[in-house]
Amino acid sequence: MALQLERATQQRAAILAAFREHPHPLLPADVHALASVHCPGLGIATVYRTIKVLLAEAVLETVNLPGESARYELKDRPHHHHFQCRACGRVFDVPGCPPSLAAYAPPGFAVDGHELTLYGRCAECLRG
Amino acid sequence: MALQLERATQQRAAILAAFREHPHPLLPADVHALASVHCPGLGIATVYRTIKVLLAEAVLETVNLPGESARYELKDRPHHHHFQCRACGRVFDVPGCPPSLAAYAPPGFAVDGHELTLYGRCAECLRG
DNA sequence: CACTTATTGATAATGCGTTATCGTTCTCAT
DNA sequence: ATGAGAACGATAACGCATTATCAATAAGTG
Repeated sequence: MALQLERATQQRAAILAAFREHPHPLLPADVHALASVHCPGLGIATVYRTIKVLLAEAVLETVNLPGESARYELKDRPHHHHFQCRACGRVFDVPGCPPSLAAYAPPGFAVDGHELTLYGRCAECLRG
Repeated sequence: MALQLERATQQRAAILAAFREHPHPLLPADVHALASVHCPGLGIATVYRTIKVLLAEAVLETVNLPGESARYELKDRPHHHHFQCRACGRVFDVPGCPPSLAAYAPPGFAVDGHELTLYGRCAECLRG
């Protein structure tokens, strides 16, 4: 037998810790930087490999924002949307969801999902 | 003197005609295919070059959808959002905009813009 | 019409995110 | 403790969208 990631490695633990400690959508490069603190020498290839497996296991989900490469976050939170700071580029989760979004589609179209991204300045960048 | 695109070429006319005849966000490859009908032999490099100039002239605007490369459309329509068909991949404009979107941001955050994308099946794909 | 040069088309080159390769290391069952 | 092979790190390779290069073409002027 032996599928993938059966073994509990330090790398996998560090990558999962990064997602748990930072409940924001993370770029693979973010994950690499954050997990490297717990696991020095971590390779970027391992980050990509592990993300792929965690997606297959439905532990992570992909967050695609307009004009950005894919981010990932833990798939343990209810439906929500995202806010991207124009200053620091970081992405934050925002709870809730506007009602009746499907009503905006043209007649005869079937809506089965949506993505909403808010833009502006995060509290930290407004202060600084 | 002589800036750029001072000359009225057939290529530029065909590219603008493609946008006027297809009021949807178009990929550079879409523009190339559509404009080639009016202008056989049109090169993809010319499409990219012309799009860049039309963006600088504020004739076109960029439409970034999650997980997709940039599309472009004429900058002559009021604020609106987009619908992408999961079957054919085409993108349609949808008029209107949900109210009070900024209220969803975390306290202390300043919202100055947003992007909304609806997903589903377009009328044509539902029929076929 | 002739000339100047902006513009073009073909294609090589680039940038960047992601994946494949491969020899080495580490996990875990025995 | 030992052996099999899963997982790793470094890096080459890849895919794709976009841009640069350059000789040839064509728009606009005199």
